[in-house]
Amino acid sequence: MPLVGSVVEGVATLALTLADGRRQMVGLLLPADFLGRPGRTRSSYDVVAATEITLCMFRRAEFERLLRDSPRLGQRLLDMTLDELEVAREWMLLLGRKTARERIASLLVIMARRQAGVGDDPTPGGASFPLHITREAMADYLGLTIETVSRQISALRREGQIRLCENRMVEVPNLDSLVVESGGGVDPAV
Amino acid sequence: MPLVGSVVEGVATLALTLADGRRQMVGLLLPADFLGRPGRTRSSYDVVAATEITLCMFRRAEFERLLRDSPRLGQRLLDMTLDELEVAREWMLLLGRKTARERIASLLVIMARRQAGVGDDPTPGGASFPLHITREAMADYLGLTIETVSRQISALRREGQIRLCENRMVEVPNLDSLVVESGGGVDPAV
DNA sequence: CGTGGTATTGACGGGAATCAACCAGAGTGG
DNA sequence: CCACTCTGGTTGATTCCCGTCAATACCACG
Repeated sequence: MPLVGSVVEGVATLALTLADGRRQMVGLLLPADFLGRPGRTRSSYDVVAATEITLCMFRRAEFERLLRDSPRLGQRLLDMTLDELEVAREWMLLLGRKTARERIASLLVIMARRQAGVGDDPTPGGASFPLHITREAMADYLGLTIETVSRQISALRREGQIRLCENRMVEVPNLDSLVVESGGGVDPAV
Repeated sequence: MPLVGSVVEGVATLALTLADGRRQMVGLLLPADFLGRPGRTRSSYDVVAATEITLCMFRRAEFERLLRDSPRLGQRLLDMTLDELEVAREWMLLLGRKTARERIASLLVIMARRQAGVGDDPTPGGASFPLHITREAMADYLGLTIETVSRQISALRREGQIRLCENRMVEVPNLDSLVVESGGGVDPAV
């Protein structure tokens, strides 16, 4: 790939695949995120658009010149990459150590929090957000099968941890409780 | 942590831990690798020295000034961070999708290849290397328990995929065969 | 109406975690 | 020297979570 670029609008997914087809998502590309590696020619991720997407592409050589000339750009890029590394590592903890239920709860908490940042919090301590993503994408993301994803969501629904409303809205009556189900985040203790 | 720095000599491990003690290694710090985040104050990894280690530390503010002044340093740092991100993502594939046996085989292949870079290849197609690491560290790294690690290594030994010699040397008679056991790497197909 | 994609649910089996016993080597101190 | 402990490793028995296989439902769409 002689091109690099960044996402202007839309969402794409980054995934890795084994020879027999087993698939693991390893990243999300949101607007402003970067695609392709300056300094390497081969980057063997599967990049799949999740929505309509518009990119801003550069020839690699051009971009590298740009990078040399503008140190601000380099710092910004470093910062974004460090963010992605942090996210990837926390995801390693999820993939390596969390149960299926905890993984689902973790994902829901993340999506709820992202939405909370956007705006509406209907009830204090609660949250609600749309779940546009398919079960398959969730499974690829969480290192599970779609059946397990479906079952765990059903279980959380039966237990009242979440409610599934029309057009894919999810309501979380008690976010703290769901955080407990998620196994918590990184241990802040020494 | 008001300090950042880099490893001069020795090896350290980066790990994340859940509140109940479940632990996942998320990175290795080898000589020249970087520690601590420029731009953030909190970094909640457990950093544990795996050997005697010597670091070269800077005050954060000082280092950030250095970073602004020398664009070469920033580029180098970006490059290293992108490498680490790539490693982390391939590890996500292992943690999310590979079986215990495949994880063990993958780790052994990686260590064999690293050693091959260093020097000796006794038999063509084979390899051998020292395994200084404990089962616990392997388990933390691979997202398994020590019992499972031990069992899978025993199984590979029984099947002749590997031989365990004195002072922790591992011999791999047929590296290609072990690669097959590892589930292969990332699928190069589109 | 049929068809394909997405989701749910059940039955079943297997793989890894858990619980537990045991062994080897290295200190440690009487 | 020997008893004791501690750490790291191996192995067995059992449990249970999740993957696999399968059937069914739902919905959009031609």
